[in-house]
Amino acid sequence: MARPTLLLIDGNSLAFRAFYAMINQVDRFVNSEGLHTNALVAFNNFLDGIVEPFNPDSALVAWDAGKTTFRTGKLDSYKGNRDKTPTELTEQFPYLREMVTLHGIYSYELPNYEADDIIGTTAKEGQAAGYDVTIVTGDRDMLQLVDEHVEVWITKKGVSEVEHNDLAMVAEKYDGLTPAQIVDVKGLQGDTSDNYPGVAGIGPKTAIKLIKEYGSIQGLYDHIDELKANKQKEKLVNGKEDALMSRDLARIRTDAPVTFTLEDLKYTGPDYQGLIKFYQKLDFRQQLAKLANQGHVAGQPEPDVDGASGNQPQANAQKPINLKPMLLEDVANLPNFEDEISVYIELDDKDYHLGVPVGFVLGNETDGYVVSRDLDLLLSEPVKQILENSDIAKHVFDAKSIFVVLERYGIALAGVNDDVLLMSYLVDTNDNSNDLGALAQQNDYFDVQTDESVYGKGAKYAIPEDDDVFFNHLGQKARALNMLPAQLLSQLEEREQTDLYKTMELPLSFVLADMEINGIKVDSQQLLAMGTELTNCLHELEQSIYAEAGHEFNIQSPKQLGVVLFEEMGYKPIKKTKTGYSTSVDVLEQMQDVPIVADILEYRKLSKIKATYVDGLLRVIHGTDSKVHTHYIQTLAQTGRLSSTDPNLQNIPARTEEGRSIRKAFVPSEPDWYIVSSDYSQIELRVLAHISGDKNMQAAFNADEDIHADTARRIFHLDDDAEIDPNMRRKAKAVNFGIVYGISDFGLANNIGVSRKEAKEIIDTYFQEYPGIKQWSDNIIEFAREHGYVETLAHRRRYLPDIHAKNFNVRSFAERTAMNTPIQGSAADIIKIAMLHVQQALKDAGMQTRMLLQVHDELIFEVPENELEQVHTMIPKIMDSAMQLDVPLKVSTHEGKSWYEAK
DNA sequence: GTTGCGCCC
DNA sequence: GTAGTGGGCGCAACC
Repeated sequence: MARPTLLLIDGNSLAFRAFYAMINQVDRFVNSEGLHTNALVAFNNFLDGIVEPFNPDSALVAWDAGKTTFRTGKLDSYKGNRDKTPTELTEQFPYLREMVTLHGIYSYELPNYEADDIIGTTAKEGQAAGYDVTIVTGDRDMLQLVDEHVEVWITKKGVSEVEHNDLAMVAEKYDGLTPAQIVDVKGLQGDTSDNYPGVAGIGPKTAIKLIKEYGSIQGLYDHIDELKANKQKEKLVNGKEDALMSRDLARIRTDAPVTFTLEDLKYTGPDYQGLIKFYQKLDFRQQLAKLANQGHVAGQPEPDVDGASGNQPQANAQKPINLKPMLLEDVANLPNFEDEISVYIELDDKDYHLGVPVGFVLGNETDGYVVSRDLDLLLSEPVKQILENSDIAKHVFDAKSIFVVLERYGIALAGVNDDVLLMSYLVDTNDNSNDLGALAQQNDYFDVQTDESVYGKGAKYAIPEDDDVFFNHLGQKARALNMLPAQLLSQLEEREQTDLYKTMELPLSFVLADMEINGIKVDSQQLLAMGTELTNCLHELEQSIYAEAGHEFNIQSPKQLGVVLFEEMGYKPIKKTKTGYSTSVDVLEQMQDVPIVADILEYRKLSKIKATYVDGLLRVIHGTDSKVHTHYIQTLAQTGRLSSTDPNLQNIPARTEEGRSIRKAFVPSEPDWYIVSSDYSQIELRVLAHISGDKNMQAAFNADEDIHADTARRIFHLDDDAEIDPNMRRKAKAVNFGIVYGISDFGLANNIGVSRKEAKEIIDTYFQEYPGIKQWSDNIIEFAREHGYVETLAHRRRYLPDIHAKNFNVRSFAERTAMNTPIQGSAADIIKIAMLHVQQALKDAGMQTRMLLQVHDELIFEVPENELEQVHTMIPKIMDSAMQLDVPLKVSTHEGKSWYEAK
């Protein structure tokens, strides 16, 4: 019969390992009350990843009881050279003990003894009682306890892996010695970390050799006279007392007066309810999510005794969901929803412009939740009336996607009160998961699982055939949509973001929906013609590159190109990446005199245009209307900007003529209409002039001066009316951009090709000339340090935990972000407000003009000829008055028969 | 899935 | 002294 198992864990050793394994992260793991949790996280991973799978019959975690033990009584300096344990770790010890107990493991400490001795004693006792004993520690000295039924596991890589040591392993490591002889080796060798001396001048090699020869320290000194008279003998004779004392200190006790019995150590496994509360206290969201996905759910929460509000876990009453599976024929039995409902629609494609509903849920706690796979039910007149009834408040996740889907079926979603995705993003821009389950978990609601855990991912992704599984998941989503808004709304209120949400972001989502639905027409014939031309050019370039290289290779492979240039052709590598030679533009541009390089640069440029813009765009043109329908992501960019995907219409080439030609393919969708673009001039610098309050920069904008020329005059000390040569203006422009991004002398030097010293002087002069900007940038960084976040003009908030990072780079990055985010984010606020006003004005004026695209500081429209004049006056007026700043906003418009011409 | 590169504002 | 301007998306190659 198999022997029962006993697991003995060295708590202190593992806690130290856990702490130092994640020392870089120490400031990233702090709970809402300021408690550091890095060691707790790593220790918990150890308990989950190693202890739980091991599933011992009995288990114990032993702790050191305090600083003084019987060993310090024998040697004052024992462990005396250790640095004081950081407070970031000591504060975690009480929680470590609690965590161990919650995992169902006996936790024990004994005054005057170290954890080692508790373990040594228990190991001996357990072995005698017939257990297979396993000891886990980071301390190699414990190897002395290895025996026939005792293994010692030493932690590796922090505490995430262990190395198993049995008798054979010890024999291998100690050249055939037994575990019991390790203390004799340590006695001779000493230990610097525990600070006991051993014999001066004897290291591990000699120690092992001597013990192997004489069996023990005692044996060695019994035969000391037989040793050759030399330095070594002298050392040994002089060090005898130290050797015996050190041996005594190294010896782990097996007779500590422990007060438990083996019976007490029965391993009971985790107390999940207790752990949930514990994890909530520690803000262990991942652990909570994991428990939720394993089916462990939170019980009733404790009364809110400390009065803290806002971020408390939800009361996830686990009463069963009142699910009402329905088909079209049951439509007469629809509940009579009166005030508010959750709506969620599952699609068969992540592209909501094409996806078809494969399931949906609507309902509330009172009337129950209607769930169905029946598209005809979703489109039926009674359901349509509910969805279009603006008096029935809807709670949704990603209003824009639902609006777009329903619009395709002729249903105009109305009454959307709350979009949980938007709310969560505004509260914390990091909580922007495009999965409701994940997002709910980020907001401390754990009853709804992620789509990935229910549907699978990649090739295995599938909507469950089992109605119970699928409908229950939908029901949980709908319930989460009912539960989450109250909490999120109060958090928005706390952050003064209610306006931002209700009057900007939520209405904007429907404007964006209109823009996406409209789409923009792309002339595929034009693209195909360009494609053919590009293919020919690329083929020619290819041939000449092969000729110069002497053979064919993949020019698009940075790896192969690196070999050709820097090995075969023998040019000097200028820069390296972590995987090899860098072949980026700035490297190649420094090699202009090499004939092959010009061709390679040209090849790169053209193949980028062909692959990304010609072929890429052709792939996403809808066959039904010859248009592309982008997806604006409203909840991704950390600054509040939009992003655009499938296709990305915010990075269509503009800089080079060849690239810009792509814009010729973007045309109006109606005959005789025009494309009009309308863009803000210097919006970010104007925002900077406003929020910094710098009088000089404000004066330049108020006088409608060329800001880069003004800056050039200032930083190069020129007269007010001096001619500005283009090179000076270029440098000044680079400085202005650099300031917006939080530049350094190094970065600027690189950018404008001056020495670092000159760059530093330029920056110093800049700050002297625009003192308000210097003042503001210092202030905003200070604000971020004090509050942990920065804000835009519209109270959009970005948290910057890294502002306190110990690592210089990480912290510097956060400081630049602290400067850039209010600037970039406020510019985003402004154009969003403008878009709302524009859409409203077009509607109020009964115009046909349609807003199609937003590219951060510009809006693109398609306009019938008879509205052109009106558009050119109306749009700039709306845009430049979107927000009242201390400097004017400037907007210019352009028209043409394509996006290319509208410049 | 990650890396290198390159496109946009 | 550190590294060395912010925010995005997508392609091809490579692992």
